[in-house]
Amino acid sequence: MFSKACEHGIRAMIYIATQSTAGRRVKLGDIARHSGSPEAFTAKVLGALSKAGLLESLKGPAGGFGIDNAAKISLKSIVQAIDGDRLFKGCALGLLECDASKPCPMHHKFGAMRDGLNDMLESTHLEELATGLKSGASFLLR
Amino acid sequence: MFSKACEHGIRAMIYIATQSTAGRRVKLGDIARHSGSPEAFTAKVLGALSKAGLLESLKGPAGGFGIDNAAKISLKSIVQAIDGDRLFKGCALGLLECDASKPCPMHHKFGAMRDGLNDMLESTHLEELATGLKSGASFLLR
DNA sequence: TTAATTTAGGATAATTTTGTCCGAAATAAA
DNA sequence: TTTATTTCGGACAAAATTATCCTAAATTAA
Ligand code: SF4
Ligand code: SF4
Repeated sequence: MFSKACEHGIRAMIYIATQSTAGRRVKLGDIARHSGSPEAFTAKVLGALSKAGLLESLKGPAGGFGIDNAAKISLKSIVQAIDGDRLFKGCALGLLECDASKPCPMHHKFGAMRDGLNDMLESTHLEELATGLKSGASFLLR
Repeated sequence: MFSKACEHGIRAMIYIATQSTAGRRVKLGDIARHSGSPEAFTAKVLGALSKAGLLESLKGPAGGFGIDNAAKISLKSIVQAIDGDRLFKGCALGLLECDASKPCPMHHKFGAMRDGLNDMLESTHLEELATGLKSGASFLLR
């Protein structure tokens, strides 16, 4: 469904969100450890998210990563920043274009599914996921 | 969403289904041409589907591939034969197990989505897709 | 200014997925 | 039996994804 890069990115973002109160920064090492991702690869993914404006980063001692507005960051914006639009725009059967006027055989059935996925990712924000994690209702490592 | 192998496989199966009346066989070359897939790779995928019992194959002249019971073959059985269970059982965030008693932060939101996908793939059968394609309501090439 | 810390980014490596090639095996017809 | 046709299967190649490594740049504090 999502690429590994995207899975790493989402887990990292959720963890960062749990730690980002009052402009606090988290270091890459902590993020990797708490989200169960390889450190160097996580750095790459965070770079992309940072460039997309979903994440603040600061170099040097007392530097690290932080999220200002977890309530405003949707899962969709994260997925889009890492995996692009393929999940939202691409054809289920891999046809070059997804065109309702010349639909592939799965067009109708798949469209509903994809809209559901889209809505879910658009309406889910980092804050609620981070809250669940902080409260112990959900987990990032296993 | 689906792997390339799976996309090729589904397209091939739909085309074969359109041609499989009265035990008629279709040759690999025709399948590849009409489903827009590379021939040799398609052979690999069809091999897997054949081994999974979703497809009859016969060697030699007048041989080829055919589908007996398109009405009984669900999309899910095809996806499962090629991509395995990852889409149905794997964790959205890549955690090793998907366990409702120790859920990942996306568990609830994602579960609904995945159930929807599962139902759609289970309830969609080759026959209806082939019918749409034969009637000109949908297309395989673009 | 110097040293320590931490992200940024490019080069490289490993792995997985995708795709190709070719000979062997099966089948049917001549 | 011989020949032509077609799938089968393994080896191989290419490309994409995932992951690591190392140096540079920025920042802070001593
Ligand atoms: S099924 Fe239709 S809408 Fe869905 S990807 Fe294919 S062409 Fe696009
Ligand atoms: S969100 Fe829950 S159900 Fe979905 S994959 Fe993760 S652990 Fe499994």
